[in-house]
Amino acid sequence: MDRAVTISQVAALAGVSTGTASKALNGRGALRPETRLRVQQAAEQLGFVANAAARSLQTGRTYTVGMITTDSIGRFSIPLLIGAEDALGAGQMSVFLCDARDDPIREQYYLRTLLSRKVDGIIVTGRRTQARQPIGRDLPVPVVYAFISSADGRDCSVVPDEADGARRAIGHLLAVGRRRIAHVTGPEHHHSAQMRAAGAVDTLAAEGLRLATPVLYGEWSEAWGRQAAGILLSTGADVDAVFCGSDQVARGLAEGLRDAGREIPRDIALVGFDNWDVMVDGSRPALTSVDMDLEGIGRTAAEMLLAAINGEPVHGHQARPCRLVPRASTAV
Amino acid sequence: MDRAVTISQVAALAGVSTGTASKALNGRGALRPETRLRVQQAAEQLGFVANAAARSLQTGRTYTVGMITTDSIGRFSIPLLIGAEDALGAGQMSVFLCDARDDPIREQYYLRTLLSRKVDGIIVTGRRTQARQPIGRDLPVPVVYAFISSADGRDCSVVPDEADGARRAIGHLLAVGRRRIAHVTGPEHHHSAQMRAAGAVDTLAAEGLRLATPVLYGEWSEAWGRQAAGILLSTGADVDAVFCGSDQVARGLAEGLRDAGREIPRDIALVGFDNWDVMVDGSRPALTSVDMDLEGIGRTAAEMLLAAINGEPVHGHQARPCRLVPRASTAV
DNA sequence: AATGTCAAGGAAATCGATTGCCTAGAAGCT
DNA sequence: AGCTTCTAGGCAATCGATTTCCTTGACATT
Repeated sequence: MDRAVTISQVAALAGVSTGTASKALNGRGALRPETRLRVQQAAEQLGFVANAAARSLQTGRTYTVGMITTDSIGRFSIPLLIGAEDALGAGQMSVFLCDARDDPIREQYYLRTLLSRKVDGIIVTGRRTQARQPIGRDLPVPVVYAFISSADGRDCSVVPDEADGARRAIGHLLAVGRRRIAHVTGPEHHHSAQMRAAGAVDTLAAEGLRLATPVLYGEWSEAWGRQAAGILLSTGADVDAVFCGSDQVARGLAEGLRDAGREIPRDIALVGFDNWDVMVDGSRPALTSVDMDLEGIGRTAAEMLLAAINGEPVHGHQARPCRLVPRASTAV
Repeated sequence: MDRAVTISQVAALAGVSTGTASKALNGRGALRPETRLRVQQAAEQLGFVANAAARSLQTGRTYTVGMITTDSIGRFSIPLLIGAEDALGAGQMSVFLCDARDDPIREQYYLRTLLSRKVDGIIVTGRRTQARQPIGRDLPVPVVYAFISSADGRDCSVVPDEADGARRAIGHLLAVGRRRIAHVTGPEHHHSAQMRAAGAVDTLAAEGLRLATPVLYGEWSEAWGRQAAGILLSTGADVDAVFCGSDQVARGLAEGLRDAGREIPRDIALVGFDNWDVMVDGSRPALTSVDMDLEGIGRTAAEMLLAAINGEPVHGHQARPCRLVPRASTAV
């Protein structure tokens, strides 16, 4: 463990004052090029890295943003985080990840921690897209909600347009010639299930069509998908495609249909939602799915946060389009 | 956006000097109880939160550790992170998560960032258990490797004992009466595949047994599992159980065997590895699997890091036992 | 030669909290 | 009364980098 190198050591080696060294390294002030170079070489030679605490104490900026995931870190938070890191990394900013585990106490605790660390901004995210109570009032730093949205319309939220995703799914099924479409999804009270179902119904209505059966609500699991296959077939409804509310449901449904002797996509075409790699690739056949572009949402949220940090006011709800990824389960 | 409250405002409100206020809030120095209380109430009233930068500049401690995942954040890093957060959160420390995405440049960049932020310590982790080159030499802060290990034996590493996991898997299969056991796993050059295969072979040898077929190496995918089912059956080998190197392989294998008319576990019992919820629950029947206790590894790594931060020397390779989680795929 | 201009770099204040040292006053002792 | 001892709390240095003035000297201008 060496002692950390400070700027005064660099300055001493270069034969200048600390102030001059600081200017040389930060490209400020009026210095002769050779002086600047001498300082830079000295810094290089000593392996100097500026003490972030000292810098932020002086400048008031920490080049750090906090990310609070209200639900446990997982499948949704990770792409959001990666997207945010992409956007922030370009600006040399780092991300503090805090997992509140769905516990309001932990959430407030982390909020205090982030404020004490004087982060430049905060991104709030979670597992559900449903609107949530704002994390705090009159915070001293800008806040952006990603994936979830804030119930306060003045807050800035970036969310996926789930109805748009449903529209693309149905549009795709119509485009490959299916007309008798069913919809199997998660719990009826779940915001995402509602949005996706509504999007599907509306899209069909615009074509003068309707779902082949009432929406089948259940849970977000493969087991429910398998069970739904049985229900669907037992109704005797003449279905030639199913739009599923999640990839897990779709995968379960695919297995259920196979077990019952139906062939996908010949007899029934299938579209999932989430474009979750292990599900879409593991399914047989590979699953067409709707991608919410979580990385893009994370990136956009981070960009808006950066704008807010730089004083450009941002607010309002922004819904981003989805993308359909066609695979074998809807091949013509 | 309020202006941040400083300790001098608290001191002024309480009618004491800043030094006294600091002592009051940190429980140091000799103060009258009523003075202490007066300061605490003033801090409370103003919503004072100490500026972490100023504090760490003075004390040299940041109460922050960095976590560098060499591979992309994912299924393995998350439980490790959660475990580490558990252990560190108790000490009021936060975690900086850095995703180096398997890129040495990014890794060194993040290392510099963490050092500039004067983190108290660093946890290095990744997707593979194989030993890796140390992340740096003579770093000014302690480093602990979690899940992966450092090639330098003097470094501190906490890893799963994968051979132990294999031993438990085979032991379990033997306990439920299976004797003709095959092993299907990932790429032969993959460290985990080697450790697990060796563990399986050794455990059988200790009982005077051997694998029913040579180890089937492939890749870590469901597709390979399905393919392996065909290979296994076509050899005509009389197999009554398969230990798989991962849950994905096991799930694929289960499907392949089902398709070929074999019943699990009656005809062939199945054990996976990783205990990955979506795989073990999605399989039919639910999959018995080996759990590496990643959270425990993260927690242990964090505890060792804390010890190192507090000056207690820690080093050496620590292998932690696995746990077998029995499910329907090996039910008697 | 006297004055003005400008480039280059130094000196010192500053950010906010901590902490070692010091002092004023109270209490105890002879 | 005079001395010591202790307690409570203030003062000021400190951490490391940034930044705002200043100063110095070189050069140009008249």
